[in-house]
Amino acid sequence: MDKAYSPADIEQKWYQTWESSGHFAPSGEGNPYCILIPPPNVTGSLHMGHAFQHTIMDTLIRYHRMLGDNTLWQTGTDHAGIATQMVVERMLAAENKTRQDLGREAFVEKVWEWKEQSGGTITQQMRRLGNSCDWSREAFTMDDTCSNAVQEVFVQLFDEGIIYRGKRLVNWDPKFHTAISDLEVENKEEKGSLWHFKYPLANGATTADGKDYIVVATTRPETILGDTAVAVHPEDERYQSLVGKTVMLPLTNREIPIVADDYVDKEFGTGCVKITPAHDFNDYEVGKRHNAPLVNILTIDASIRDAAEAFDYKGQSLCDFDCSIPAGYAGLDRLTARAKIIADFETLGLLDSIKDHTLQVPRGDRSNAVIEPFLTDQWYVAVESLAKPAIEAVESGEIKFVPENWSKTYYQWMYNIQDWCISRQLWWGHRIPAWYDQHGNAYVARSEDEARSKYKLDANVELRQDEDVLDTWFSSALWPFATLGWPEKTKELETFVPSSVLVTGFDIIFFWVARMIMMTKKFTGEVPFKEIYITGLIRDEHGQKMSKSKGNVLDPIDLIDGIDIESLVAKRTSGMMQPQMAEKISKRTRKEFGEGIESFGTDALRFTFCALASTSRDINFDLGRVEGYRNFCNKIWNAARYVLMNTEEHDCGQSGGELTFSLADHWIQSRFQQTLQTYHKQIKDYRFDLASKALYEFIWDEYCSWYLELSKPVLTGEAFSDNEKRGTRYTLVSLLEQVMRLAHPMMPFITEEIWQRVAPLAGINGDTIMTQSFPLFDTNKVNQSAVDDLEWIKEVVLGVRNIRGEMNISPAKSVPLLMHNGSEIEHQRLIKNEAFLKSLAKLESIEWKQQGDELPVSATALVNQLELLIPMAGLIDVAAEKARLEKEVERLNKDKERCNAKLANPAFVDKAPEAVVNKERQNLAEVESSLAKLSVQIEQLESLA
RNA sequence: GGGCGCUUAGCUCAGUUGGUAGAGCAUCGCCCUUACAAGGCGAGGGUCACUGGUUCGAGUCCAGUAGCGCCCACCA
Repeated sequence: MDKAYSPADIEQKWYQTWESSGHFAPSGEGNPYCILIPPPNVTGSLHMGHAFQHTIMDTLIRYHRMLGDNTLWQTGTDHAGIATQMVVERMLAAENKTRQDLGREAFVEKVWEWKEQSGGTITQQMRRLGNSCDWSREAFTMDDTCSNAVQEVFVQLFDEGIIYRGKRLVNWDPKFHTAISDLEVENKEEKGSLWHFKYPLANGATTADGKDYIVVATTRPETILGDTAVAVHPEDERYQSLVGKTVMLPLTNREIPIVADDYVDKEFGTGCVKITPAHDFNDYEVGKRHNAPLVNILTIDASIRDAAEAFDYKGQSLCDFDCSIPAGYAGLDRLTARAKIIADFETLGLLDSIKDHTLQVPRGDRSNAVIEPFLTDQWYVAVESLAKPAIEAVESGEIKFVPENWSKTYYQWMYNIQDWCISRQLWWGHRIPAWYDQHGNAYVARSEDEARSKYKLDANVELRQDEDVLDTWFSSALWPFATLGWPEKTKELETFVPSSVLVTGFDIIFFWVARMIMMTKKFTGEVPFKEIYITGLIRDEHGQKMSKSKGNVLDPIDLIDGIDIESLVAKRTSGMMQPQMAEKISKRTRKEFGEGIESFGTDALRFTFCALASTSRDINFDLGRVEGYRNFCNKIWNAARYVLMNTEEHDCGQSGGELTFSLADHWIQSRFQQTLQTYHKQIKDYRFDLASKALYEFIWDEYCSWYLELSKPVLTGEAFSDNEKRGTRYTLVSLLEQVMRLAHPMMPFITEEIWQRVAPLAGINGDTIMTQSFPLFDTNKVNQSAVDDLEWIKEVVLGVRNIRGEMNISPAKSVPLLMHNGSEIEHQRLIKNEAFLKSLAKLESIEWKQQGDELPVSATALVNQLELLIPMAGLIDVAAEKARLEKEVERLNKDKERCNAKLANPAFVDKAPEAVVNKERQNLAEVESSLAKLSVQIEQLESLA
């Protein structure tokens, strides 16, 4: 074995072996255990969030596979409607083409080509991470099985009246020319103005204070062209007399009513609100109550139409309603129109005032364009009947959120859930299975033929399929059962619904989690998963969101393979939306990374993710941690090297020789069991941070730092018998082999590599560690007296090391040790374990001194009542030793004060549990005794000086 | 406006029925001792954001304050 662990040498090799072995597929035996991957965008690439969540999922999957469960990690990718279409349109734009140039069919063909070409990127990257998902079942949300499920669900929901079509206001994205759902709108606070305009009262009416106009305030002056009412609060005394009267809407010369509606806030603005039902969600509701017509003034680009259209609230066109667009406005972009409106009002003397105002601006989450409420025909899911069972599933505990608190977020949304707009005016996605006749009547069926027979349509009725596609999340919502073959009654459906746990981020609880619960409940009667483990979101080390524009993105593959600084800078500064940031990002990147990023390997990265997976909602990714865990991998590697060097070509008892176990052997076995107990518990609680910590501490602090050192005197010492040597060799290989199995789910590669070499020495045969059984906790293997005895040895060794360290005694120099004032138990421990003490503390001799024996001047350490004495005989600096002891005295005095204060408090002695009080008394006694001993030592040193 | 979360060592974070504060990285000192310098040994470093309450005892429970952050929501 090489002296340093080199992950690049082994990772790819093992992954290929595993994948071709077929072990990623369910074994068909044992309890079902299933995780559904949140399908990443098929044309995307792996980011830190994926890598994190996939690590968690793979750890669970490997763990359960080794526990003997029938384990399925259902993998696949999402067609990601808007995102993917955007990418391909951008590529076309580079050739000065639009999708319209190609036409629908050719464009969709192009997207499929792009999918074929780039669709493998993320799945290849997942392989680099070691993900053991069942690739043979890899699904895609646009493949035949999924499409079939989508169609089936749509038709069934339509037939039940849960899916309906309606003309309503939707969130319209004027850049992509499509409707989007409420969830895809991000409200951002932006600075704007509140314009105050005068609306002249019609027919000679006047306000209470004699004015012939009222003032309305608006943040969107361009919508004035669509105003069909002005609203005031019914109890607003300023305007009460005007209710029922009219104003003459400037520019359009349309007479519109003043209505009373308690939606209006008297305190805000002027207390008069212009009502534009076709371009504002609130105004729609107000307008509906007062039957104010809907006047649509915008085109799909959010420019002013040539001619406005008026509708009533049933979607019927109001041909007679006069809503002509004033001259000079047609075709203007909404912002240009806004400026013109303001200018025209000013010219007319109707601009009252302009005030600064911050407002919530709705923007599309993909396009970042300002979203317009827009009157269109769309398909909706009436979610109420679906939401109820979905809420109950969580309330009853059938589905459990981890951490539990996220259920509150879930409820909050579910209790207020709105109908879901599912149609999108895109080309890439599931085409809506609806056909229209010439009159616009819609027929929903699985195919045109079925539509004809289902609705008894004559053969000569011309039918045209709906042009729209479904929201991507519609097909994602079916993921838990569509991927398993629904609506066919497959064995997989039977076995793996509900799945065991969903691992995902809180950012898609509404988009995805809630909708999966609704749809899966509806169509299978089961919940989609029993637990939902919500992970934190990965941020950079200062808590900033990783983003291209901030230039702080880390690519998980770069952490695995390493990257030089020039490539990293190039990656971070290429293709920027704001090229002027490149300089700054380059500078910061160079400062932060110097030469670049080292290669840490997959296992180190995976272990880091596990170690960072605490319950917090944001996870700051600290590169220092990866480095630390890379070192951990190296530690494991070298421990294995040591074990193999001392066991290969030796009898390790694997074929039956007699074994005698040392105290150290019993101890490490016991500590391993305790580690197992912790690990199992923490994994059950999804505390990967604590599980990984238990693993780390056992391997580094116990197995390496103590046990391997304790094995040295046994293996090399002449005083040890063959049986004892064999016992220790057996323990070395057996523990290492078990530890590799324990660590495998988190660190699959290094554990496989080492296991392959060590397993035969432990008498175990198998093709791969990934199908070996996972070690289970066995209380019978815990030997508490061995643990106690070894703790004593550790304390003695630490005491001597402290003296050595502080007194600057060379680690190469052997020293004699005297033990004084020890108990009989300690004497026995010494007799049995002298070799361990001598070896670990580098002692030339150990002498047991009785009470009253003469003692030389020494450096001293205390282990409870036992005094450890290293005779000073010319090798120790008296002043330094005195200073060291005084520091100790100071520390003990503080303890003593605290103990005294507590015990002097009668309330403490009376009310605290007896055990606590006794413990405090015992502490005090020990501290006092220690202090007494130290003061004797100090006096002795002073007498020398 | 409603809901949620965070504040512990220089940095990134643990702290599980309340019982004398922990890790990694960073810092300081000594060591290339044949598993490992990506290492070993030793050391230093914290009024647990603030205020009050409950309690014999609070990082931990309760109330409030400040700062930071997230989500939802129709104030023109």
